[in-house]
Amino acid sequence: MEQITDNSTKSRILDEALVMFAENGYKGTNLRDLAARLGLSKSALYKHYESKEAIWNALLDRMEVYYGDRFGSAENMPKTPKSCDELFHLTMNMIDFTVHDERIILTRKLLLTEQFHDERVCRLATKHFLAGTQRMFTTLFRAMMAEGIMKKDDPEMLAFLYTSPVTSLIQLCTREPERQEEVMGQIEMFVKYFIDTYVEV
Amino acid sequence: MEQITDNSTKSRILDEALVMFAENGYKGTNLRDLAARLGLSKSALYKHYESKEAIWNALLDRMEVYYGDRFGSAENMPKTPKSCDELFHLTMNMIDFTVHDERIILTRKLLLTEQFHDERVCRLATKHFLAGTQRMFTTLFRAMMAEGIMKKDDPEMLAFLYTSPVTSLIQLCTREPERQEEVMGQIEMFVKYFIDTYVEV
DNA sequence: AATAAAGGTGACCAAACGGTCACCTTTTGC
DNA sequence: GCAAAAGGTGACCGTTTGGTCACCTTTATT
Repeated sequence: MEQITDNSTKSRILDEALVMFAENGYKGTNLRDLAARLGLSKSALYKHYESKEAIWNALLDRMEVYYGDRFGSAENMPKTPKSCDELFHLTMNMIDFTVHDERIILTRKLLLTEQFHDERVCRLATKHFLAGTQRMFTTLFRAMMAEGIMKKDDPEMLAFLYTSPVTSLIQLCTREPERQEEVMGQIEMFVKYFIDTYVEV
Repeated sequence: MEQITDNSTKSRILDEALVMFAENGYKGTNLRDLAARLGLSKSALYKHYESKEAIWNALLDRMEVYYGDRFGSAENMPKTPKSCDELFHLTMNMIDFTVHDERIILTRKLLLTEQFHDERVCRLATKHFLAGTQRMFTTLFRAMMAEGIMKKDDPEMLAFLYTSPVTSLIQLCTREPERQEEVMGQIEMFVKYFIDTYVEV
């Protein structure tokens, strides 16, 4: 109940904080600009959070919840693809989303720029860039191998071989958005090559 | 001639600037601490560089020269490996160096944390994390294929498939140095897997 | 020996920063 | 209808920041 107006401003602050922290880093972000962008005075921020660090921590809390939902639990697993084509489309859809969704782009930037300055960011970065997707595709590949849709091999190794090059290219996309089209082409080529080599029975 | 003392202090400033910029970012670095670490007063810095930004730019200049030497030119290519074993050792030596050399670790941190805030860093990051090593191994693989040491395939694709997972794991090593041993094991496993699959004739 | 250039110092400055405070206005619960 | 809580404001504070300046000391040059 009490949350309605409170929550709206409180979460608007976090929304804008994500933008600014991602774009300018923690140190590079100042509360005056943050408040101005929200049409607030700086002191108003302190009605919702007790310090700059508190805003930062609340933002990380929210990110952790989000990533817990997306990668942590077994419930959010996509359906096991029934063919190479389905795997291809599943993969490309996930990549498309990850490359274009504004919030995820900002999150990725924040993780990259602050990974050495904050322990939680460090953990989240590993989850985001490596462990999370690898784990998911390990499960997927294992299921596909069991169903005979995919050649039998080490599912963990293949998941790593599949996800980490894509992650590299997505980072490139984030760094040089003007090359997005070109890089998306490379991603597609790689995904096709991988499926041809390792999945096609 | 005039360079001797000048150059020494001037380059000591850059050495320490690399450490601080890498550890705390551009914004997070202040000239008082930088001077103090060198046993100088802050105003002494201004006898060598006209501003903080000038130090930053001089550091990037030096990095660009270094990377030009290492990856840019054809002269610095390692000898083409004559066997799987040689490729394995060449690769592992390069990775070992990259993971343990303090200067390269700091450079990697700097590239990651500042890639979105500076155009030159952005370009260098792509060179370091992607294009540089990929290009090198493309040449290597092409030569090995021509000599019949390696199965014929798309050398560019294979170089990408080889280098980008390693880059991901090296970044993990940089982010979580306490897991270095474990991650080095993973790297070795991956490299062996790759060579078994794609090189072994 | 005299001079000037290079290297170094500490005091100082204006601007920007995170944070606080007294005060005002709107919502809300009873 | 009214008190209190929640939301919002502008002036202010101490600290830190990049940068300057007048002055000193060492090193080269002639």
